[in-house]
Amino acid sequence: MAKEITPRQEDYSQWYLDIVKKAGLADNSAVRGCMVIKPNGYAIWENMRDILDRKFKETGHVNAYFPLFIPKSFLSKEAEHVEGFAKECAVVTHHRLKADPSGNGLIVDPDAKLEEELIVRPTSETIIWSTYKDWIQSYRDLPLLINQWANVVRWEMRTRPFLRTTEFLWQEGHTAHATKEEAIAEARLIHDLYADFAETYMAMPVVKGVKTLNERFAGAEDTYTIEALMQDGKSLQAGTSHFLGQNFARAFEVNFLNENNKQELVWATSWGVSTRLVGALIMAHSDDEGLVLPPKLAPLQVVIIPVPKPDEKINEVAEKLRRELLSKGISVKYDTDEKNRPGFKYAEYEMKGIPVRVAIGQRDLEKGVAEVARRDTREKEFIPLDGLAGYIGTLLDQIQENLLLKALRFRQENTREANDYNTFSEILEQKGGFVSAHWDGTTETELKIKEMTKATIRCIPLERDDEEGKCILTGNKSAGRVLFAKAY
RNA sequence: CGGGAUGUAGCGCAGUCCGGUAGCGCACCUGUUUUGGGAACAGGGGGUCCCAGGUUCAAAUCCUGGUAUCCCGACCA
Repeated sequence: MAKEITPRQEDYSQWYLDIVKKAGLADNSAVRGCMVIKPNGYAIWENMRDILDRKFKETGHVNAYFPLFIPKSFLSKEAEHVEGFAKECAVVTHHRLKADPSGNGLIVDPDAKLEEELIVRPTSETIIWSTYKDWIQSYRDLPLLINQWANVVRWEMRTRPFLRTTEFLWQEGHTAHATKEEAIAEARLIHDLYADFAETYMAMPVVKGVKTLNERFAGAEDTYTIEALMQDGKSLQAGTSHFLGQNFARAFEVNFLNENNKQELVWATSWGVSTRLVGALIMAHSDDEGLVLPPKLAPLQVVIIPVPKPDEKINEVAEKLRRELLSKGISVKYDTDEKNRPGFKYAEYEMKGIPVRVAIGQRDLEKGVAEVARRDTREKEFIPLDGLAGYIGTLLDQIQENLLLKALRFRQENTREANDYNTFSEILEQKGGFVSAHWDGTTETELKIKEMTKATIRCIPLERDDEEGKCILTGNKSAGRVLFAKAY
């Protein structure tokens, strides 16, 4: 039973927080806006990370690591960039504490003030490009294709677990190229890679597109985005890939000698996805019973439960099944804990989103069957023990496919066209979702629409029909539809 | 940074208006009976009532100041 979608944000917000909590994904921490990612939640991120890391390496990228702290002067070199991040930075001003003379705990030692303040990285462009300056001399040093797995800190006004936390984990790729074409191709390669990851592994369909000038990354010339529609009708930016032009090369004086012995500025990209993807995964598939995980990312794919409790005969069958599943590369746990009864375990594993549950009971064994329950539809079936492992393997694939289809259907049902402002605002107010509409291409109009409806242009879809039209607000000429939505 | 709320056991809360023994549910520990969709009973352990000051014979409760968190906006991956 799917969560009934309500346009009332408070309900959905509470539903989301409940799942994060009940599925044991994360807790609030003692630090403002930061969360503790618990083992269940971290395991999902690890799976995402492993798959993405493999894909990056397959496309020629390598990993490296740069400092957590960025000297303040570095950050100010690229004007747009600094303006984009200045308001949300944590700053280190001192390097020592001492005992409070009044005897109560510790104080910051005023004598330990830093000459130059250090910024806890909100993103690493600046420190990486100041390093690249030394690494790049010749066209032979290019392209430089580096990725970093790291944590970053952005002091946002308002936070929510996974979707927006003060500190978050991510990967950030930073590449340098000899030509503009090559840099654009790189940004698009990663854009495609992200979209493929979202659909194939997260079972979450995304719209690929380009950000408008207003929504673009600070310092970028083009921002490619993947936008996913959540079950409450709001859009989530799930990943971005930026073509940075020569802005950072210019700011950090990264030149190279080309084949004709001439100095040129390098062309750059940067791209990243974060633990926000875990939030996206929760919001894309979960229902009122809790988390629903796509099998390809589920830390645990199958759980076997002895009914009512383990005994010799059940253990034997369960162990055999467990070994067979493991040999197929399927992760599985045989839950022999006798503290809890089966009903308790069913509810528990459903809350945690385990895709397939197998219940093996004495009565079933006499008939040579086991009860197999799938999390996505909550259907149960009795399946012969003979060939059970193979059946489960197929079932996991079916669940993966079904989740994607369901999400696709949802997106289809919640993507609407609007040809005049009244229809446009009515859809946004009453139904939410994506609204495809004409726009005159100006930031002014975009901001006005945002002010009036709270909706922003999520992207200019890469795949769109050439269709002349009139802007829904100003009536001015438009070359094609763009995608509006309220966003996270 | 604006609006609203909250801080009491690991978690969720009552008690605060009207000052007088620190409570309830879940979880935890022990035992018994149970066991096919979140078991029942009995017993037990666990507290800086956010912090500081004030009023009072007496403060979780009243007063003053601080602080933290959450929700709704604006800002953002």
